[in-house]
Amino acid sequence: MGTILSKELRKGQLVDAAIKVFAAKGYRSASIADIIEAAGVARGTFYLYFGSKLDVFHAVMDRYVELFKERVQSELGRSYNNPLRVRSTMRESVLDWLRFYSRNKDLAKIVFREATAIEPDYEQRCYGLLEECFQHWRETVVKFQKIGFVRTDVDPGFLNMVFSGVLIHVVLHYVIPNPNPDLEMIADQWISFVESGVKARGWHF
Amino acid sequence: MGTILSKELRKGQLVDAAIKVFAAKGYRSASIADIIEAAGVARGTFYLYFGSKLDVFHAVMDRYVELFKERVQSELGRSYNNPLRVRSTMRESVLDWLRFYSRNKDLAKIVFREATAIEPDYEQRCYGLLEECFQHWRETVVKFQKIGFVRTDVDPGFLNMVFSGVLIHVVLHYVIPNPNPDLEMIADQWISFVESGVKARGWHF
Amino acid sequence: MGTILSKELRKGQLVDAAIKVFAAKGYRSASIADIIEAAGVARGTFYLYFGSKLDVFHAVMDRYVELFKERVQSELGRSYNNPLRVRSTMRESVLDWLRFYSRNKDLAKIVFREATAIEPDYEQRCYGLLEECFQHWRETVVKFQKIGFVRTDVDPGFLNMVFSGVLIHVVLHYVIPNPNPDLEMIADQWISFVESGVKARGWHF
Amino acid sequence: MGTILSKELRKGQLVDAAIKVFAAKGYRSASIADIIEAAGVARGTFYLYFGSKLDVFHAVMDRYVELFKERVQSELGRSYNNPLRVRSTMRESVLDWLRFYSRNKDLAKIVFREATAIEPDYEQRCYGLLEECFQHWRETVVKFQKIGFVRTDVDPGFLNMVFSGVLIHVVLHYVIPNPNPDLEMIADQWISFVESGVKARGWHF
DNA sequence: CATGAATGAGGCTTCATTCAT
DNA sequence: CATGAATGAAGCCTCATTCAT
Repeated sequence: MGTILSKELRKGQLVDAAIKVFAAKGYRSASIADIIEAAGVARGTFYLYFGSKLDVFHAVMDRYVELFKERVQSELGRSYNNPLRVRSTMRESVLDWLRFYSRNKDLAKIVFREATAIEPDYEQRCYGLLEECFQHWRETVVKFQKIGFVRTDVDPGFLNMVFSGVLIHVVLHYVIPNPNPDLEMIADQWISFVESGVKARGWHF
Repeated sequence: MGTILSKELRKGQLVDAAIKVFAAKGYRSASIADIIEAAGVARGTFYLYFGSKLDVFHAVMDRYVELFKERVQSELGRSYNNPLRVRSTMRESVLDWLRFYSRNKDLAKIVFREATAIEPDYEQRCYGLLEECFQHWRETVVKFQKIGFVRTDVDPGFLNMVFSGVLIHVVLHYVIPNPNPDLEMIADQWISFVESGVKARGWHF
Repeated sequence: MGTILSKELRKGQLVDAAIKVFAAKGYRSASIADIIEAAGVARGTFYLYFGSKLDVFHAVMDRYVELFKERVQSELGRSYNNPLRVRSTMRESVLDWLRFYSRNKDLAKIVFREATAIEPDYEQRCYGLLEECFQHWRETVVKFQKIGFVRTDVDPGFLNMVFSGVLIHVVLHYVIPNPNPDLEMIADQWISFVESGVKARGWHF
Repeated sequence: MGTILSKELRKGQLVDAAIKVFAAKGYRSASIADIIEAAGVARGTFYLYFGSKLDVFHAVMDRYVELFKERVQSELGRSYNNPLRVRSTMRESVLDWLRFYSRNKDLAKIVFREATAIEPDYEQRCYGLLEECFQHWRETVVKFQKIGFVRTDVDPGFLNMVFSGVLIHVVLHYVIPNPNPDLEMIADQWISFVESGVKARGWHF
């Protein structure tokens, strides 16, 4: 379109286009042609801002990592100190994660599907950030185990894996495909499941 | 090289090679050259058995679907009628799924990573099969809810999503990367988590 | 950057930059980006002074041709009339040519390496100028042949070719690469070689 | 076109085409499209035999180096032991060099114009070979200086430079452009020039 | 005058597919 | 049946040139 934009705006516009395209076709199948078409710029313009296809993927990941970092920071601000509010705090936490990926569906698709395969460093970067979260939760779990709130045979590492697995699956197979996913319902189900499992009170299998 | 094999054997040999290659490099990055090299076959030979690259991917998925069907069948044979054995039955079930993917790591990688992106129909096919399983479990859950074993506010659909999510995540991030994964430990953690959640007895959040 | 200069000065600055860049990388490998970077000028500014990349090359050649013309003029001023001074006159001539290219190494590199390939007219232009020189020398040679100074079987055309070939080769492979080439030594060797060849006095092969 | 050739034949055909194209347009200006058009093969075929444009240039240089090696070997076989035949031996030597480049005009063009700029190793390789020749000549010169055939103030290094310079210039500006160059004339002029310079007998400048 | 963002033709390279042997 | 040389569409990237500010 020939319009001249500020460097940052144009770059942002290209990253936006790349996110849409990568989410829709996957990194490998997406072509530079797709991205520039989505952005409405010429072929050469793309290379003013990114050195290569991989480079724009890095920029997409950077965008995600930035958002993710904020998400993690706000998560770390959550305190589980008041025993009376543990349930509602956890519920809010789950909801915030669901909302986060619901707001960024395309990024979620990219990240959960193929990010690790394309940018080897990415997982390290994310786990570096997530690890703070996991640590936060582990400490909470251990504290609760000491107080006697949480069973002592629960492995915090496994718990983290369960949390990640469910979050990713729910996002990929429920949140993303649905135009209006019922995140509160998911959060409620999830919290009561984590709290008590499925067994009815007074029984054991 | 140049050996003459029965049509089925040669085709199987090529599918084997394709599975290894797709798992290692991903569908798009894998080339026909990689596959024929892995199979020790000439370029033209490949096209005697498959019409295209996509065609061999279909064959790979067919291979998976076949194994998966067996797996589902054997799962359907499981009965949860005896209340005293519910726990151990569930444990066996979890273990069998873990063992299944542990035996077929390469297929698991392909299926969990990119199958849906490449073969849109595939998820339908798998869910078609899985749906029988899910139905089986849903019915069991409902039955248990009636008897009073299982909480009545548990949504069976969500439960299935949790089960799939955890299974996939554990397979991708623990079973596949580990040469000797401790499947029993996973099963134990998982069952007691499903049974009771994390809350210690006598408390509620 | 951004400085406003008189048209001629700015153009000269760009030609200077182009000479450096063409000498260092060759015409095809040199990019406009290289030239404007070397000149410290913006992209668009380049096209205020030159219509194209080829255009700036023409300007470079013009610069050379101008210097070359001066060189030829000063050469034509040389007189070989005094038989006693023929040797020293020739030595001065050789030295002046060597000094000329030693002062303009970058231009020499460009001209001797690829000028003819890029600007087909250039050789004509140069030979037009050089021809005057050659003519000058030829006449001198013929005169000397008549007087009996120079062998009558020497072909003046071949002589000119020898002179050019040695000059170019010496410039490219000795003068240009050396920071402090010993031009006098070259001139001495060259003159005594031209005078007497290699044969020792009193012998013939 | 579509014909299947033995690997060596096809490669040779492509090198032939590349030589023509590089000689006509220069390495930088030549495109793969030019080469495959000249060879009459498809784009992909080129990459069956060469990994890149540079790669085919290496192959061209290899072709030259091989021929050059033969040329040098046969030159080394020449003996200057018989003083009565020095002149005719030298004449044969010059003629053989001229014939060599006359037979391989395109290669000569490539080699003398841009080989060193493109393949940095190439000059080393050639000088490695040529050095044997130079050594051979130097020794001959020194021997002749001892016997008193050759002036003792002649610098053998300079002599080699003169020889190369004249050879290259004559090849580029006389042999290559002429359909029927008179090599014998060149050789005669050259030998008598080397022998005695231009000065008539009995005089000195 | 000067700037530098935008352009797109053109070059290099890959690889799924065909087909003569 | 098996082979592997040949094909060419399609992708990535560069860079000379234009033009709105």
